[in-house]
Amino acid sequence: MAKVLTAQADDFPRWYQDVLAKAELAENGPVRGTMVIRPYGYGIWERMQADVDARIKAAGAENAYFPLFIPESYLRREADHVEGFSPELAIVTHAGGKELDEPVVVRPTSETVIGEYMGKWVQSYRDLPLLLNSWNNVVRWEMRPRLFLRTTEFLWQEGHTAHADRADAAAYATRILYDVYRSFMVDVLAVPVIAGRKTAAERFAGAVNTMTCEAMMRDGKALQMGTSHELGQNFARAFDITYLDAEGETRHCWTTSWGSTTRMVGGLVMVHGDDAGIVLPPRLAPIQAVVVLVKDDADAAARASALTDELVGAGIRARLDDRVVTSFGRRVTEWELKGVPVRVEVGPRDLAAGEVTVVRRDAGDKRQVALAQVAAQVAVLLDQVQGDMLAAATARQEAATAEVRTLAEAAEAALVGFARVPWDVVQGDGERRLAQQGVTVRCLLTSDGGLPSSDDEDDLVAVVARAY
RNA sequence: CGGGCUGUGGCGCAGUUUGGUAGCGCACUUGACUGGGGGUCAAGGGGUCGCGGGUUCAAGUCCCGCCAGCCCGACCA
Repeated sequence: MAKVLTAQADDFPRWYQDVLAKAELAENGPVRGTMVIRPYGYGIWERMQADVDARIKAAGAENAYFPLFIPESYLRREADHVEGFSPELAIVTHAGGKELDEPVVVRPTSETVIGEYMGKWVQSYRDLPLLLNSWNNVVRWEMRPRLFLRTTEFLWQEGHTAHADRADAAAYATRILYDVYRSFMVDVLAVPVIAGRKTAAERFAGAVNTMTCEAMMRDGKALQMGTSHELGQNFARAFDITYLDAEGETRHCWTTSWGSTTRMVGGLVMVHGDDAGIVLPPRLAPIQAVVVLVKDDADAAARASALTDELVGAGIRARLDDRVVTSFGRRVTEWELKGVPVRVEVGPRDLAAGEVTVVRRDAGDKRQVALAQVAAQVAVLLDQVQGDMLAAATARQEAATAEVRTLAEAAEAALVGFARVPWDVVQGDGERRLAQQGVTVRCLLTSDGGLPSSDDEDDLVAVVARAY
């Protein structure tokens, strides 16, 4: 087989760049840090969007839309928030041919503008909880952009909710973390994630608690795939989000915010990809099975076309590739690069035996399947691939996770993967000392893997790693 | 903002040391033969060598200035 890509192990970031370009997912835009997503890449994001959106709606939130431009003064109302985001803001000072009286900020996130409107919309405890979501783009002028993982402008959903009390807000933020993000990542993306609590140093600007889903990439580095924040009453106070309770008392709401982004596309590629390109889990794949017509042959062409229809009829997202003007090898390589989970090869040789060749993208193994059984077998195979991909990614993550007792051991282990170390050992000075070696605390967990309700609980485990 | 490096067809690069008619691979176009893993052969199209100035008979190459981008660190969904 011809070498299409740089070997992963040699230079993972380079491999990643190559894969995105060759699979026609995305490339750099004209302004530093911006990204152009090609049609095929959009198919992946589009499916992510649809699935995540359905889960958000199942959690009761509704979609709304808020403006791209935010008055600069809004950001200043929450001190931690503005301090956290100032360095990366894009600010419009001129418009309509003149200098603006008040500069407007291109949203880096929408807590402030949504908070302003929540304040208007919430009057009574009967208005609560107010559960909103928005699909939009945001801009953060990052120092080192990387396609999908950190782009100047990115697409995401940001959810914003207001609740009557702390317990309800906390429960909802946790529900989103588990039932929307973790379940989507594990069940659909086949990406094992660690759902935990961020340390104070890693918290979202303005939050009282940030929770995260962390995944391990093929090179052992961590990627934050989604976050859910309890904002306490910080934004409620800054934007006057108050309500009258049943006793007629005015109270401040407790708000949350949570987001997941196009970064998930990059994470997916970095978790499952191999030297032949992207590997997509069947539940996500825009094309689950591609029927490849091997050569220009009238009988084979008719069979391949009929087979594609049959697969589609069986509920499989199937596509026919009958571009015989392009060589077989080239087309096969192309579908592998794009990560299509199952490939069905139809040629005269197969048909002479009443069979087709079915190939798995993840494992690469080929099998002959009788024509009459193709649709049923492919359906079974897709389920198997989904399960095997999660199992394989989980095994890789576990193999690259070390249980350690000291800071030095943690830093050492983080060179190749994750380290689980007692939080007692890190707490205080340790976090800063690890940071000097490029290692961060990704999240805190209780000893049984649950979510800590504070950083001060006993027996917490810190998961530390290098991160993207 | 610190430390390293690079700007040459669409992409990736060689050529610069020692000045002498701009090259290679990939991609693209056309044709033929092919066709079960990026096939072969042939013929083509495409570049003011990052920008500005200077030296010289002659500058991609030497000199001066400027600009842009990349990698490593701080930042980060």
